[in-house]
Amino acid sequence: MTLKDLAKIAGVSISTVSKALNNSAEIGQKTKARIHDLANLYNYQPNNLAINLKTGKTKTIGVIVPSIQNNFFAKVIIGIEEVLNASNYNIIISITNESQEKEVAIVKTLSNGVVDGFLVAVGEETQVNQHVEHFNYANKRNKPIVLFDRVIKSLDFNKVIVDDKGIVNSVVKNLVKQDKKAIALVSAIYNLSVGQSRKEGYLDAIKGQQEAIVLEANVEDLERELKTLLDNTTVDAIVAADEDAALLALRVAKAKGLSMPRDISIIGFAPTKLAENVSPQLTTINQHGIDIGKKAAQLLVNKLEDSTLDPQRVIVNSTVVHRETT
Amino acid sequence: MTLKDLAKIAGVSISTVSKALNNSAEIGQKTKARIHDLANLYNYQPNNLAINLKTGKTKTIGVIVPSIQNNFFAKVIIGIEEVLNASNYNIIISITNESQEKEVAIVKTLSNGVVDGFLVAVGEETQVNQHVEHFNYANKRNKPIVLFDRVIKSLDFNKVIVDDKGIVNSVVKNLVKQDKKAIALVSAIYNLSVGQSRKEGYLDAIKGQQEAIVLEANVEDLERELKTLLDNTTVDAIVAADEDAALLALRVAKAKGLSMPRDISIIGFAPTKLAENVSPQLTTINQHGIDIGKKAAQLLVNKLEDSTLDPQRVIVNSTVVHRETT
DNA sequence: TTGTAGGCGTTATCAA
DNA sequence: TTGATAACGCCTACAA
Repeated sequence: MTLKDLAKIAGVSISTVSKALNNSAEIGQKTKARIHDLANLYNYQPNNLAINLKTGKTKTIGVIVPSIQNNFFAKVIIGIEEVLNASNYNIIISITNESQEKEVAIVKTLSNGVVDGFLVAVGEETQVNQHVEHFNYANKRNKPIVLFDRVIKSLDFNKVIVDDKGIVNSVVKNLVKQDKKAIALVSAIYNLSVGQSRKEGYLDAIKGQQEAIVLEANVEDLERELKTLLDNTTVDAIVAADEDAALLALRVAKAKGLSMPRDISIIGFAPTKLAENVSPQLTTINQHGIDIGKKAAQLLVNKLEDSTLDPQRVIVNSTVVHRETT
Repeated sequence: MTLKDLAKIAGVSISTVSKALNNSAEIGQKTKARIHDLANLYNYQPNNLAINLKTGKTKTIGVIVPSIQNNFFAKVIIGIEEVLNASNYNIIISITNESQEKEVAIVKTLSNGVVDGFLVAVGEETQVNQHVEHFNYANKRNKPIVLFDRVIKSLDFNKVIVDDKGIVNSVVKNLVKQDKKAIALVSAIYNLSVGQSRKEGYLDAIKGQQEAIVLEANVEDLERELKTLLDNTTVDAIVAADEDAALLALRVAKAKGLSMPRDISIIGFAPTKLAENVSPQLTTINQHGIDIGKKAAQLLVNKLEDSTLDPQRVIVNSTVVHRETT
C-alpha cells in the first residue's frame, strides 16, 4: 500500500494524498478526513526508506560498542535508549568485539544514509593505533559523533567520560589517610586506556607516600603474581582496576585466610549484582553508566538539532559504594 | 559524492558508472579500471538508502528483546551477531522494556523498509495478553520473524526455545533419586511464561513423589516466605527458577547456617560469572544463550534465502553445571 | 483546493 | 560497449 495505490483508490493525485496525510493546510477538511479514513482502512504505512531518501534524515542513531556482555556498556545503552526514545530516534546497536576492521566497516555503512549520527565507545584496537579516519569520514558526511567512555584524545568531538583517574586517585588517597602502608593496584585491563587512567590515578596518589605496587597481567598470570605478592609481602589494601581483577583479589585473599577489611581492604570496579553477592561483599567504584548514556545521547540530540554547537567534554563522576571489604 | 558526480568527472553516463562499479560484464576493462580509480580517489560510497529503496532489501535484521541487562539476552545477541555478521547482515537491536506499546511501535516502524526480517523475544505484556497483530502485520509485509525464548504458541513462525520444562523436570527427578525428601521451587518470575514452564517441570517431577513446595513472589516477599519456610520445615533441596531467586536461596540458607550441599542443595538459573563467584559456588542450569542466538539467526537467514521454507520449532537443550551447592 | 512534475541516488531495461 | 530512461516511494515547488 503506497501513496500511489491510495491515490488511485481515493481518485485523487498522489500529492493530494501526501499532503492530506501530512495534514497540510492546502487540503480541504473533507478530503483530508476521507483520505485519513482510507489510509486507516487499508492500513497504509509510509515507506521509511523513501522518506529518508527524500529528507536526508533517518531519525536513527548508531550506537557502537566494543561489547555488549559488559555490564557497563549494557547500562550505558539503557541510558541512551531512554533519551533517544523520548526524542523519537531509533537506535541501531552494533558490536565491534574490539575489532577495528569491524568498527570501520560499521561506521562506513551506517554513515551512508542509515543513521543521522553516532554514539561510540571506541574499540581496543582503535584506541591503541589511533586510526581514526573512519570517524572523520562520518563527521565530514555530517554525521555527528559523540564519544563516550572509550574516547580518542585527538578527536574534537563531543565526549562523555568517566573520571577514572580522579576517582582512583581519591580512593587511594583515602586509603593512605586510613594509614594503609602498602596499597597495591591490580589490573587485567592494562591495555585499555581506562586501565591506564586508573593506574595513573593510583600512581599519582601513591607518589611520595609509599612504594607503588602494580600488578598488570591477564587474569591467569595475575592470579599467580598476586599469590606471590601476598606470600612475600604484607599488603594492606588492594585497588582493582576491573571486575576480573577485583574478583581475583577477593578470591586470593580469602584463600590466604585474610579477613577483610581487618587484614586487607579491597576496592574494585564491578557491577552491583556481583559486588553484593560475593562474600565478603565488595566495596566498589560505581560508574553510573546510565547517566553516561543519557548525557551522551543528549549531547548528540542537541548537536543534531543545532549543528553549530561546539563540542563539549563532559565528565560523569563515579562514586564509591562501601560494602564489607573496606 | 554520488554516481552523478562521478559520472560528470569521468565524462561518462551515470549508468556506465553504476555498471562499472558493480563489475558488470557490459563495461570495458579500461573504463572499469578508470572508474574504479576515480571512485577510490574521491572516496565514493553508495547511498544505502537509495540501494535499499531500489532493491527492496536492506540486508539488515531487527533484533527485538525485552531487556539488554539480562545476561541471557546479551548472550543470545552475541550468537546472533556471529551468524548474521558472517552472512553480511546488519543488525538493529531494539529494547522493549517489556512494554507492548513499544514492541508494536518498533515492529511497525522497522517493517516499513528498515529491515528484512526479525528476531524477537516477546515482551512480558505481549506474552500475557497474546496481542500479536503487529507480528502478523510484519509477516504479511514479507518480513519473516523468528521467535526465540519468549515465544507465542499461536504464532506459526520459526521458533527457537529452551526446554525449560524438561531440564527442570530432570533436575528435580534427579534430586528425588538422590533421596531428597523435601524439594522446594522458588521463583521470582512466576509472571513469565519461562517461569511457568519451569514450574511445570518441577510439578511434573514431584507429582506422586512428595508434596510440592512452591514459593512464588517478588524478590522482597520471596525472602520473607523463604525464611519462614526454612524456619518451620526442613527442606532438602531448592530449585530456583531465576537468578534472583537463586541468589536469595543461597543467602537465606547461609544466614541460617545451613551447609551446602550437606544440609541443603541449591540449583538455580544464573550466569556463570555470578555462579562461580558466590560462595559456595552455585550449581546452575546453563541455557546456552549463544547457541540459541546462532540457531535463531540461521533460521532467519535460511528463510530469507528461501521463503518457501516451512517454520521449524527448534529446542536448544540446557545443561546442568555442577558446582558446590549440589 | 487540487494536480503536475521534478528530484532524492540507485538499478535495470532497452536502444544506440 | 555505452547511454537514455523509467522506476523505487515519497515530498514539494509551482501551476492550474
